[in-house]
Amino acid sequence: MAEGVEWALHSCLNLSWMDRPVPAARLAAYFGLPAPYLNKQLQALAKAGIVSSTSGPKGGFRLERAPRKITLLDVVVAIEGPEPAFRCTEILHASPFGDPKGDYLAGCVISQAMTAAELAWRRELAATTVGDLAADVERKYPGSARQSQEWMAQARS
Amino acid sequence: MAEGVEWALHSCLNLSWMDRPVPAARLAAYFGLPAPYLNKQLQALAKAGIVSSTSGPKGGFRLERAPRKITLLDVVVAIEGPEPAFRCTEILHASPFGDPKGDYLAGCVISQAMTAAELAWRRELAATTVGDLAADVERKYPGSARQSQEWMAQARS
DNA sequence: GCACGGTTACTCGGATAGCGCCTGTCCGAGTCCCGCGGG
DNA sequence: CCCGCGGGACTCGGACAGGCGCTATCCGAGTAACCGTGC
Repeated sequence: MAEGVEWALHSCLNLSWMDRPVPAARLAAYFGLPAPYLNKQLQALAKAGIVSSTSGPKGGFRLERAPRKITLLDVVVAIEGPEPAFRCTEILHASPFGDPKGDYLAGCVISQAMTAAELAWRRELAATTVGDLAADVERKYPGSARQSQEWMAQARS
Repeated sequence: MAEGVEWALHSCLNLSWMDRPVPAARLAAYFGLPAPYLNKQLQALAKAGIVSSTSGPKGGFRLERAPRKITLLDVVVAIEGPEPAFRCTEILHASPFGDPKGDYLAGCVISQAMTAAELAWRRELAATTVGDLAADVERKYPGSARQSQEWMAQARS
């Protein structure tokens, strides 16, 4: 899976306890990541309607929806694309008894089984929201959210 | 996901109703795939102990275990490798409040959530066996198994 | 004191190289079958 | 007729290029804040 997914998730989590826009460069500095590339990932999130961008001074990225309304699946799909990881190429079309017109996405038992597994994965991701993660962090590491918030808010060193 | 996974699964399914070795070239001809590359995938299955290989005339590949003892997860792991798709790079080590010695694979809530989702996926794959797929095929398309078996057994055209 | 316009600096946004993995291909080592010759 | 042996062909197995997507980078367009000026 693309590594950018991890960056996007961490970015969303940190944005969830910020009430004003944060520049991509600030987030990148926090994680020690290359700023231009993180910017690229955030653009993908913006296109998906997960974050909104503001140009100019005091600008940056900000969550578009409430953290509880952003599922992990939303973020993954925004970065990785909507297509499933396992894509049935319907190779049975070329088999001796294969019907070139046959619908092997629905009929092929292998396609069905792999799709079912991937559906379980997506269901799990859709059941967790960025808000849930934020609550977990606050419960496990009390005060760390405020600490990060203040670091994000302070002027660049 | 690698396309070779689909080929490996179809190969295992067809091998499940064969009682003698089938050459890689024969399987490749059945699906209209490049033979040398399918051979490469079958080698990976052989290293994983899913199929056994026999050299020389009348040789080929044969299932090493009973179809009911081969899960879809076994095949996927044999081709894709054992590492999970989402790998936590522990970028929190570089954060201002990050502990370089901290164990962020176990502590990071993002890593936990993604691992949980992937576990659901693997559980689903581990619950289905090649034998189950063969039974489904025989129930949905009666006689097709015997048809393929005879095609595999007949001499090359 | 207030409003306004120009300047400035800061931000996003898209277009551009580099690299690694999967796809696709090839030829050599090993092995089993088959036919022949001898006993 | 039976046994042993050599040739041959077939199979796997690993080593070798090509293409695509992710990673990483850069610079330009746009915009909001700021400051100075004029009223």
